[in-house]
Amino acid sequence: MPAPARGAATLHDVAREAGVSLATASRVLNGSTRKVAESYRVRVQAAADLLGYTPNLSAQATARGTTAVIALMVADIADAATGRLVAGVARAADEAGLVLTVAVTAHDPEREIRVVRALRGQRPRGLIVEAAPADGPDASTLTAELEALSGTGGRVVVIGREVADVPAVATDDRAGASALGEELAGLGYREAVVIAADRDIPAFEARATGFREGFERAGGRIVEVRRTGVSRDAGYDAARALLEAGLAPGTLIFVVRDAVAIGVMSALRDAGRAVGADIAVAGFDDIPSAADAAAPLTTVRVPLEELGRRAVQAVLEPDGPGEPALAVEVVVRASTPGRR
Amino acid sequence: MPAPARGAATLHDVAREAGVSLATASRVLNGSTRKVAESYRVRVQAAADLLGYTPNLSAQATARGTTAVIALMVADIADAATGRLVAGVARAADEAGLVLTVAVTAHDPEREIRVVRALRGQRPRGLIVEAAPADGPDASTLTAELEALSGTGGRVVVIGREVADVPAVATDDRAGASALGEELAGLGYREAVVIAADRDIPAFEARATGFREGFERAGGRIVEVRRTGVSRDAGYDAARALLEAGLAPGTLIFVVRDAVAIGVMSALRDAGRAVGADIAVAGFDDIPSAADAAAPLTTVRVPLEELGRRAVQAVLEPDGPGEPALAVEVVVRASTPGRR
DNA sequence: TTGTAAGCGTTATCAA
DNA sequence: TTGATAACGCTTACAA
Repeated sequence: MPAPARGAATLHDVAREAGVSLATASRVLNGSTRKVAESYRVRVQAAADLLGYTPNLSAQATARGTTAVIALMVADIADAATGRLVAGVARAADEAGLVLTVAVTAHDPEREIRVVRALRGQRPRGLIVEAAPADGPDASTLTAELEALSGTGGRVVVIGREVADVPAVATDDRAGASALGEELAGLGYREAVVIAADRDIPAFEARATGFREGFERAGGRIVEVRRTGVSRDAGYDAARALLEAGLAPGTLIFVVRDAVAIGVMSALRDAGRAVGADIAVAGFDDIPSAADAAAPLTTVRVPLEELGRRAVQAVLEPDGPGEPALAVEVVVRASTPGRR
Repeated sequence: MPAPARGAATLHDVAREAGVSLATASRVLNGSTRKVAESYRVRVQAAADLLGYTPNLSAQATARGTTAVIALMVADIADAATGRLVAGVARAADEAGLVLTVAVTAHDPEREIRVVRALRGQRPRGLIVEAAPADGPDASTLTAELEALSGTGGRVVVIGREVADVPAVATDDRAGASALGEELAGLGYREAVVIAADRDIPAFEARATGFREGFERAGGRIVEVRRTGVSRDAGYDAARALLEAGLAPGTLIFVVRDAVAIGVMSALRDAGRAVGADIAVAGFDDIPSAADAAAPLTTVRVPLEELGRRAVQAVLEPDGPGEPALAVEVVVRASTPGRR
């Protein structure tokens, strides 16, 4: 039956209740190096329990000059791939005893800037940025804003690419896409359409490039590259357009994101085309719904949770080993049956 | 080119730079009621811009005695339904100028308690709780912890049910499920299996109950109620078990969550059964992947973003209108074709 | 209208 | 080991 107190017990209250000084109370409840007599120790602890004391993090932060906050900025938190990433970040943050604050930008460059500025007010220990197009008119403003955050002592870590000399944590998308291309060519596919992103996002570019390399190396040919948005609906629309232009049976469609690939498959299904038997589709990410889609989707599994975990690690130990890009793994499913 | 400063410019720096007092600087940059001479105003603003000043939120919080933080506790942030909810909360929080902190509990009662306690340290303006089983040995401890948080001035809002006399914001799941049951009976289904949750989560219970009411009222019959976990895999396994026990063609399976329903459909597909034509499946939530699953899933659309938005509203204006439960909407798709 | 100064809840330095 | 007390960065009476 804790907290009979009104309006949050303060350290002062605890000290008075225990009959010790503020300093002593602080030492037993929060201070690191223990050097308080056992008798005092228990008295203070008892008082704290009785009053339901919880340190005021804001006050601790202003006094200590450092917070226990880690911030994360994402484009769309309802996105499945993002969800997996956030889960990894959240878990690692929790394990490190940090509070996680999340901000979403909705792919809006102006919001990105606004958000970083707002987050800066928190003086976070670090900021993990997921949504960062490589270029565009606002890119330099964003970079400046990120530097300002660094200036307050927060480590900025960008997922998937280097911003200026901001450290990055990444997956080996190019190698994974290449392996996928090779494997699918080995399965008998000869012609492929690539659906890439209409934004300059390095990870997506690496996937398109890697796929081309692997597929061509193994004897395949890219017949078209189409650029679309990164949503499920964008994929649906792109597939409709492809269908209208005529899509030969046996064609393979490689999509740089599962979310988009799933839209593609649904469009094919709605048009009466059999995904797999007729048109093959492959994606990238291995989001949870990939295996349950119109056809179980062949894709490349990205260890997003681990990526998130590494990002917080990079924030916490900036001079860490500087791990290499995380390996990804090709997962062949029914959406790309063998054609031999 | 902002922030030439080292280690974060402070209000003090700005005041000195502008040649005014701390108080004046505070007034123009943060204070509410404007009463600073225009000339000073511009000088201070200029100094702030020059130095790249951003108020230290922690310091503001300790001085003001109130924070600009809203906290959210969820069971699984990678879950699709949760993602939609979080998106709504995030947007509303942003609009209200609040920072959002997120904590995940992984359905672990002990973690729930730990998390609330940790969050309490932040003295958030409010806490939105998504993951709250109605009962269990730890329920009262959780309640006590939530009350402790209230004691520090934070408003606790629970999604989907009332905890003690904590206000709740909810959707009308029972009515929605009932409408779904009726509609499906109207489509010609006569026998249904219900896959419910193995936890005592009010929303899921309401869905099971509502469905039974509607389905039976319209002449249907529930032949079995099976309880499982709330994940996709739990659904997959449940369907396997159902198949082993024998599943008559024409049977309808109602699942209280889309995520689980999608697992069910995949299990049916993997077993060579045609979802829709052979076995019908219906879910609840309308998560993004529902329309793209093994068969487009009939479900009940829950306005989760709006729910999240309302939750922050409830935090901000505790004596608000006390809105009624949000309406939900039946969405019939191919997984439950008419059987006339 | 502006500035001085007393807090806000903690931490940390420095005597005792 | 313990306890005053000066910070921490900011807000806000209260004076000037």
